[in-house]
Amino acid sequence: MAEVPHPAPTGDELLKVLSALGNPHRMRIVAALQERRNYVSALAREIGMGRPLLHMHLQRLEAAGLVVGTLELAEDGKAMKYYEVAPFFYELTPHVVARAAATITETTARTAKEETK
Amino acid sequence: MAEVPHPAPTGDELLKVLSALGNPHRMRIVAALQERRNYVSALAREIGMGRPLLHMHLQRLEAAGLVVGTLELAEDGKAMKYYEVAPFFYELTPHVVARAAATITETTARTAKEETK
DNA sequence: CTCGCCTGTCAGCCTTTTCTGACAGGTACG
DNA sequence: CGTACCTGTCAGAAAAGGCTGACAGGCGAG
Repeated sequence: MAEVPHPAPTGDELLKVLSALGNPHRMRIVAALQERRNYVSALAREIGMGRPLLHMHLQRLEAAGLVVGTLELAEDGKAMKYYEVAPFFYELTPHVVARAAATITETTARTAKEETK
Repeated sequence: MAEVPHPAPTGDELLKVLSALGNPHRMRIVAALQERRNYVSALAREIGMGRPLLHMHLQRLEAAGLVVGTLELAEDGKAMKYYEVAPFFYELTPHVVARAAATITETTARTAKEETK
C-alpha cells in the first residue's frame, strides 16, 4: 500500500484535478465508484441524477485522470460503459501549489480558436 | 520538515479547499504569498489584478484556511492587511475523497435561509 | 484642505458551469 | 413491430463565479 505521491504536477494538471474534485456531486461519484465499478445508467439511478448530467461529470473526472471508462459488451450484446476510479495520489501543500502555479498555461478568456498546436 | 498530512478532512472542508485551489488566479496568489507575505494593494499591483477582485479571492482562500490575514498598523499609522500562506497539507487519494464525500452537508440549492445552526 | 495610499463594500455585467428535456442509434425479447 | 434497456449528443434555461467601477472611511504629509 506504500503508494508514492505524484511528483510535481503541472499547473494545468493540478488545476484540472482540483476543480474536478471541488464539486459535491463529483466527489460523491468518486465515492460511489470507489466501492464498486459501475455503468452509467445504473450509477445515475444509484445517486439520483440525470444521465446527461452524470455523463458530463464523468467526462470531467476522466479528463482529470481520476476515473477511467471502459466500453464493454455484455453477454446479451448490450454495450455498457463501466467506470472505475483511477489510483491517484496528490499531495497538497503550499510548496506544491506554488511550484505548479509557475507552469500555468494562460488559457484564460482566450477565444479558444487560437489553439496553437 | 516532517509535516504530517491532514487526518480525515470533512467533506465540506475538503470541498472548500479544493474549489479554492482549483482556480488559476487563486493558485498564483498562494504562490506569490509563498515567497513573501504581502498586503492587499501591493499584491494586487504585483500580480496585476483589481483590488476588489483580489480581495474576494483572498477571502475565499482564507475561508478555506489556506491563507491568514492580519491587520497591522504601519509605523506611519496606516492600517495594512498582511496575508501569508497557512501551512496546510492535504493528501488526495480515492480513499480520502470517498471518506470525505460521506460527510457532505447537502447545502445544494437550499434557499440558504435554513442555515440550521 | 487637498492629495496619496491604505482599507473595505456594493450593484451590476459578463462568462462559465451546471442542469434538464428531447432526440437518435444500437441490441435483445415477447 | 413495439417495448425495454443501453449508449451518446445537443440546445437552451438556470445558477454560480468572476470581474469592474464607483463609493466611503481612515490617517499622515505637504
